[in-house]
Amino acid sequence: MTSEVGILGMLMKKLQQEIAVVVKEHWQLDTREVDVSCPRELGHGDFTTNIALKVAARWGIPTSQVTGILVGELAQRPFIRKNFTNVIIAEPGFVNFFLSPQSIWRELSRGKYNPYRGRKVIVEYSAPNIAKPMHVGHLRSTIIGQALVNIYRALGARVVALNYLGDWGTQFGKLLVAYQKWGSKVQLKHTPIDEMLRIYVKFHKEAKIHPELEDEAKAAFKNLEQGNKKLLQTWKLFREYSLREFNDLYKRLGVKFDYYEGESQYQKSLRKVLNELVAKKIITINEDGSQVVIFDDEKITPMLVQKSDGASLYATRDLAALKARLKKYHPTEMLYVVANQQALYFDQLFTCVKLAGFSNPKVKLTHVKFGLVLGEEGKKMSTREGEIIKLEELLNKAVDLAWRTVEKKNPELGRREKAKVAEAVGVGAVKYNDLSQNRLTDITFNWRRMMSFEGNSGPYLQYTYVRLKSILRKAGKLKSLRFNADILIELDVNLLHKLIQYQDSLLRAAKENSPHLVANYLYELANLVNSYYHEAPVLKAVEPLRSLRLLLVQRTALVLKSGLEVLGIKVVERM
RNA sequence: GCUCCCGUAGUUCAACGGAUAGAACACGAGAUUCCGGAUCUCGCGAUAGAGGUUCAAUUCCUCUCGGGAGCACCA
Repeated sequence: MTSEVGILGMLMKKLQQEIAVVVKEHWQLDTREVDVSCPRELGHGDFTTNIALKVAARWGIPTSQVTGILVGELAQRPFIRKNFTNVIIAEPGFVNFFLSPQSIWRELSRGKYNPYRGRKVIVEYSAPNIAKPMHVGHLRSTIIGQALVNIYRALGARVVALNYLGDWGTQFGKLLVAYQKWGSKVQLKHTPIDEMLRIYVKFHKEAKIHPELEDEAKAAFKNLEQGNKKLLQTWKLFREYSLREFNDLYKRLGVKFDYYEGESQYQKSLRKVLNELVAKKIITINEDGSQVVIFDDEKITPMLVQKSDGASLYATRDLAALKARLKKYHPTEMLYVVANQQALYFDQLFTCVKLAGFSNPKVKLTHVKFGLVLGEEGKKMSTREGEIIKLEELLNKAVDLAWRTVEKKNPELGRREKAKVAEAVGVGAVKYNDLSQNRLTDITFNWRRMMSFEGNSGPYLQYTYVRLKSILRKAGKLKSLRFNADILIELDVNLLHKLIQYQDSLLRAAKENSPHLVANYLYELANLVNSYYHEAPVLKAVEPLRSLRLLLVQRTALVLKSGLEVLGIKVVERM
């Protein structure tokens, strides 16, 4: 049985958003940063209760009678009403109370909003291995990372978008050996990544028969680390050519980095970092010469930082990279957008950084982890088995399907425009499919859903935008409009409300590093506006309703556009 | 064995501790004399199990069961 206090508390929670606006108006505070929370026990001195009492006073209701406040649509539901002994029913006027015409206007026409001003965030994402093709698994880090970069920027933070290339490690020993034996320079130039994959696969096949190849590879990598000129030259070719290939993909995906880094570039500082760890007495040197960091917390297993043969490891290079970045960029926080599987590793890394005192404890280090992309059967896709779906292939397929759809739905568009639309729609569908889902759960790859242009999909949002723009085109120039409470009552409260929540959705997405919150928000907004203009004629409405609805359409289009851009999905004017 | 992540309609996903757990796909029924039907409207259908905390639990805690990942010379 819910007590009266319980119901009041519950309602107050729901009223938070409205309260936030009131607080802002009256006390000039930015409540987006203030958590107006539901109190455990609601007493008279309580903040939210006071607001409720103020509302009652404003409506001329004795405070002793305040038990519950029902808002908007809620008030229509009889089962809720009968739960209260005394009820204040707030019809649309309620919204007017909290959202005065001025405040709505201000919200709708607000310019820059910078709650994250002063923050500097480094986001490391994508981080492909230069010798392997990008596949659907890389899509998540790349797309989520870029969306986070955009979200933080939209909130006013300064962001350093970093791509940390996997361009170093034992595998390059294998590649160098394989290239020497079976590689083709022409092919490498032409299709660098395919060629590297080919010789890499061949290496593994041959190594099963001739295990001595593994030792050769180890030696080659060690030589590379020690600066062998010839090997270094070949390695540079690998890197240069594949980077060129990756950049084409990034361009298509709307992904842009401020800096490219590579594991290779920290070679020189490794020794210094290790020495520092030794000096801080957090390193244990084993008999075989390998070095590990052991942690007090038993849940975190020891982290190896140097191999017995003296060669470096991923962890060593990452430590050096982290240290260098702190010095170079002076960030307030760092985000690593890397798969779930490396959760333990990042625990180790961050704990080690703390122990060594590399970073100011105020600098927040976060591993933004995400689930796997599983194959259609729900099993992990393996590179070795050749089950991977190449990103390029996926995008081409989606764009191709989009092209056929455009041709069917809108044949009168020009050839060039069709191609442009198809690219935006196809890539948009693929990106949205990923971005609309919680990043933590594993997602099952499914061609059909990936290619779906209906329902909760990227193209649905793009289509909604196109329709709104179409209305606006036909409407001609917008008239300026004087707001007053009488007009606002005519508006759809749900839509209006949703419209105002755009920046909150960005803020929440940033707080939780979850772009899908923005995607969900946009979907809900599109849903509302689609229903809205189906039942409320815009162009045929009489003034001032027509102008008012047009304004709503225009603002919705604007929010959709900027929201989609934040997610990295392009909008088109026709489709 | 230990650690971490995840269990929600037939399927794929939502739900800042709050109201009748929302969508999409699939399935069934409907809407174009009206701003583009890639749309809209209606129906069908779910919180793995057992305890605990709370006025209130899909959400927090404990245990069980199920799926995935990780646990020193890979990245």
